[in-house]
Amino acid sequence: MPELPEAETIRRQLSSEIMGRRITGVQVLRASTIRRHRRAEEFAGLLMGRTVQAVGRRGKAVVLGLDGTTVVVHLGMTGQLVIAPAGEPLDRHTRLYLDLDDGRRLLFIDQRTFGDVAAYPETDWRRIPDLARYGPEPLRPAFSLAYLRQTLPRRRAKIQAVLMDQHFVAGIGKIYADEISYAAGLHPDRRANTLSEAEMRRLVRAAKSVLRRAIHHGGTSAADEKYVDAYGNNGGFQLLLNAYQRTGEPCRRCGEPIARIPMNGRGAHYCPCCQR
DNA sequence: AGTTGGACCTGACTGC
DNA sequence: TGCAGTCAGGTCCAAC
Repeated sequence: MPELPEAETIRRQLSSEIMGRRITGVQVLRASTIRRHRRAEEFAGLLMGRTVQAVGRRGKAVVLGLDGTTVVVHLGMTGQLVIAPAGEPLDRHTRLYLDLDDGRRLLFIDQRTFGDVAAYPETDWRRIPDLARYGPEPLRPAFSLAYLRQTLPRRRAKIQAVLMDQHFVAGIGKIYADEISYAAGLHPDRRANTLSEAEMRRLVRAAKSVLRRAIHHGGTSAADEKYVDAYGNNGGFQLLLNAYQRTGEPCRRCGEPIARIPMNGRGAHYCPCCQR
């Protein structure tokens, strides 16, 4: 699943590859990919002829800053943003692509079609509802012990559910919720409002360090993951996972088998011995 | 306002 | 061999 580290890896690569490029063509191959727009022509009109001035990220979303337009790419579960030469045959799950003025294409490929691409005639992110509703970036100072102290007492939900709530903090999904809970030594079932001061501090530190390490390793391409970076390559963090998809394998800290429990319609992986 | 569960979607896998 | 059923999870929506 593309989460913050995967989106950030793609952002960095795209930033060095397509900055300054002009969009010379817009092809929408599946209408539901631009579901926030009424018509494909409206979407294309906002991109056509414009130049990429910045490549950003907010939570799990990759954001293209054009002159006068902001393009928000939600990768969903299986979304990929890949650079390829214009002549290359298309993957059958290609949903949309942009032709660039250097003869290359930016392809949006998405097997399960949960992803979407939206364009807004606005360059100020704070005025794009899509982005404004997100909680703080976990790697920014705003995501702090003080923030948890202020918000968690009101949250009765399980800490894993709160970590994945994009309004609480942006960019964390299943993989990193499992990894962060593990690193913080917190049982995924713990109610958010029962965390002690020390546990909140551990949670903030764990979130930042897990996400930084995952970015450093180019994100996670786990067993049945479709994640690839902008060059079509796998990430490397799957080799360093401690909990996610390690059911039955020994905990790297204590040797106890990693367990998996139902969690709000999903599964949570954790070490019954190290996480309390 | 916060919380929960269902729906969406497709390919891989399981079991009969 | 074939086919129905299950699972995976990001996000939205309805209901409490």
